[in-house]
Amino acid sequence: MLSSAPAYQPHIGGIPAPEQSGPEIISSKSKVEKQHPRGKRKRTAARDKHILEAAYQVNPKPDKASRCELVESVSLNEKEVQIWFQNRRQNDRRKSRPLSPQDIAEIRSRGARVLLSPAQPTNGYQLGTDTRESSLRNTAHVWNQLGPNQNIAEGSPVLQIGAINKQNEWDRDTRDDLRSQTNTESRKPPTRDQSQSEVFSEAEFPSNSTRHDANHWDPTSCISKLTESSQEGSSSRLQQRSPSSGASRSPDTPLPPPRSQYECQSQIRLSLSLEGKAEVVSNELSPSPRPSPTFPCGVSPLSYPRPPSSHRNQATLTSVTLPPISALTDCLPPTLSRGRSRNAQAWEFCCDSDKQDELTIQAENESSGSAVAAISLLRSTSIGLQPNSTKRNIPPIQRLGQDRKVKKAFFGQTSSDGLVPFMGSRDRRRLSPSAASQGSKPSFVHESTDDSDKENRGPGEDRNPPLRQTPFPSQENMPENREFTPSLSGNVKLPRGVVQYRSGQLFRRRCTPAPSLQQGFGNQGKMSQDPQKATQSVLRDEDVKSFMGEEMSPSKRGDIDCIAGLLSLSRGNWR
DNA sequence: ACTCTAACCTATTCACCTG
DNA sequence: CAGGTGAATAGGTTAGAGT
Repeated sequence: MLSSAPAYQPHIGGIPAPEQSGPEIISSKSKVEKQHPRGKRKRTAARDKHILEAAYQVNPKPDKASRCELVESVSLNEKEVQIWFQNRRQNDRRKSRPLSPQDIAEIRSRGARVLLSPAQPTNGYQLGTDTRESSLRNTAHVWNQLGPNQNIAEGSPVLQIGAINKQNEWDRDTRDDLRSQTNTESRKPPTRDQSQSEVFSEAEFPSNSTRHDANHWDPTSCISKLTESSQEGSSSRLQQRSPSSGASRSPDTPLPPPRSQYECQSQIRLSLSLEGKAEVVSNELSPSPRPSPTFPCGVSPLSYPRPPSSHRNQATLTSVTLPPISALTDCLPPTLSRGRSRNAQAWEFCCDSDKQDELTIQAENESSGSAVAAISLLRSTSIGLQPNSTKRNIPPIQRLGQDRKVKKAFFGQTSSDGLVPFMGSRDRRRLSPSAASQGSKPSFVHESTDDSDKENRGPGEDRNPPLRQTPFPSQENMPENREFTPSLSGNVKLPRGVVQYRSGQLFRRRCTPAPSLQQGFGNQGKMSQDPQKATQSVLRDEDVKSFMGEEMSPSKRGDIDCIAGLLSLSRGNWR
């Protein structure tokens, strides 16, 4: 039963006519019947949408067979199904984009004011830990969704964002269905259990599938809602929900003043864990047998039971071998161990020399352009970052930076920082004409393999890493070199000689310009200025040079020239 | 090596819907 | 009526198959 409905045929919402009763539908129908030059556009029926959505969660890129199966069950033809998936993926990507600088600035300027309003001294949800729009949306929906008697994930502080998304989708999608139903059947959303039963596993549910009214989201209103909801008694609920949320503290007990404008000293806060889940987190000490490191910033160590490891992005995890997250976060202060704190103070501790571990040293090497790090990166990319053969159309070199973006990007400024200018259409629309005419710089995103890169940014590192202007000064204290993550190197398999050929520059491009290899270190970041480490790095580079040999094999020279050309192109040197 | 096709992407348009 | 959403289009790239 292949209902190959030709495009632009009368197909109002895909809902059969008999079901379309009710005044709203009639009026809507009359509106729809205005003739479009190319015909009428049909809306996908809610039922079909559900089916497609379910299929999308299972497989965002169905092959032909899968599409044909879907065609059997929905009132769309294969082409339409294909288009639907295409748009759906685009929608996902669009909504998973990180915040624009304007958004961030707005959050900081307006949101912080709301949070720190003296009228709400105890409601200091530390939204600053969430750097993604979606996370804020999700956390906002958490509170909007919670009824007065609903606890967060009964017995668990972890909320399944997927469940929330499903719930919201239900709310929106059923509007169409409900409109077509004149009966007064109670419009009750699925129960918590029902919605949770629909929760897809983290592996199946893309982290960026936050569809609900994304563009309606307003940071300030979100925050306002949060504070409102807490004012309406949710604080007691919160204490009830969070076992370690300081239930013993009297609500009247004054809280110590916040350490900074962006860090409220609240008992609890909302956060997005590194696993990508919204959590209610206590800022107070919780009894934990795990030894916690001491933090020079005076940040209270927070030990919190982590949910079972689940991956936000399979694509990344299947290709990149990283140490367990806990290995990276255990030594972090609580403001960093979960979520993506923008609190620069919290990051300062990472710069303390005595807190440097192997990872730090590795990061130093990478940031300083050390050949050791370069080789390490290349080895990791050639072994651990094998291209996913199931993904077509994304050759390794493109996955490195999605060069298509580069080509279409705004080249008013060459990416001397290794930043690839990228401005989506909506971003361009956001730019005021004056800003655009003044050559306002486009949004810069670091080239990334996929969205997961954005997830792995450090705090304060939103859509746009701090270039010259930093929204707040303390960010200048942050180690900018943390950009040098292996994931950024993509899946490029370079000839061995490239390491020598492009030593340093290959990776330094992502950093501030021109820290020469002779100096041994980048010119930024406290940890790079340690002369002892500089000496070590130079010595290592010498070792590498001797290991690699000074002579380049003639057979490799062509490859290297090719790579050099590609690198040059990737930096915007098109001539 | 070349062509063709399918699949995918990004950007864009525009009908429709909603507040 | 402005703005958001989503269906659809346009133009581009790539992989793979066929010649």
